[in-house]
Amino acid sequence: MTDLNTTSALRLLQAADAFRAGLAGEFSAVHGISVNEFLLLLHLERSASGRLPRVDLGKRMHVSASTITRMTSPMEKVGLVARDSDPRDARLSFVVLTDAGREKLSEVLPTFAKRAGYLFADRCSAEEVEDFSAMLRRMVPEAMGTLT
Amino acid sequence: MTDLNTTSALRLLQAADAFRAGLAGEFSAVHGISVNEFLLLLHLERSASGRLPRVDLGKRMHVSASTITRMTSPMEKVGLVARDSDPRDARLSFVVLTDAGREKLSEVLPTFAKRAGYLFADRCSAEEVEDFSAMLRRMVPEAMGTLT
DNA sequence: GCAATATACTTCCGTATGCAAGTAATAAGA
DNA sequence: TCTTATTACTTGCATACGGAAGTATATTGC
Repeated sequence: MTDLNTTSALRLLQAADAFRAGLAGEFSAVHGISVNEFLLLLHLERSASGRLPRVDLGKRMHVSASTITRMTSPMEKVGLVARDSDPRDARLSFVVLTDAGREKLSEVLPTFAKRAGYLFADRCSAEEVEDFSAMLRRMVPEAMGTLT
Repeated sequence: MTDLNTTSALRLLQAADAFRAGLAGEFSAVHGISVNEFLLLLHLERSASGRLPRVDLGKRMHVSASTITRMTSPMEKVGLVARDSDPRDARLSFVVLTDAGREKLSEVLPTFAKRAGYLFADRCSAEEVEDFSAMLRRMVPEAMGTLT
């Protein structure tokens, strides 16, 4: 009836939504942080220099530039990220991961890992997860900074 | 450094976000519908009787009951869904897929299928997609109506 | 070198969403 | 039966987001 690609893509959306929903609840309750804030910190950590222009962050996270502006504002106040400018191009304003931001990330990552464990545990072998992971890797457009 | 489960879960989120973002743009431009509205129609179509209580829809879509109330309101006005009540339990108000809703779905599904094709084409063999799909299937909690 | 264009960011406004509170109706317990 | 608890839904309020418009800076074309 429905072709394989369609079915697979629907399942991809469903599985990701389910995982994200569970994650959001625990992140909010335990760490006082949203999933998107977590991903923002992670993108910074995984970048070469621990800092990224706002526009790049937006593309990597699939959100608009204005969202980055608003997300970072409270995070700056709390000290998770800082702001840095480029002497060569005064338009750019980098979002920089602070020590407090790295610390926060090190607290949140185990929670993420735990939930990621639940997602695959008792359902998939390590080999299956390897293949699964490799396929997903191919689906994320190169252009946008891969996070993994 | 980072364990396999964590990496895989991160890629799952990234891939789904990327796919959904692309989908949202085309759905909005071509069909004047949001991804969530599409999924709502699809959940109704895939249900046994083409209608679901609002609470069930919310659980299946990982959104709150109030979101269902507000999503369906404009969709009723446009005629994509209708409202039905249960004579046995006056609390329930079903969301019903109308003929216009099925029609709309038949217009939008090919667009979805096309994008799903892009997602896997030239990247994965049919066998790989089969395995991938089966794994995702296992990750979606049984309880919440599987859509596929 | 200067106008025209493009880029990076911010702010404003409309829309979407979750949560808490409120209403209505059913179910459960005495 | 009647009181209490639970369930389904709706509404009000606060938050998060995208898109358009505005500002500042950089780049391109001539």
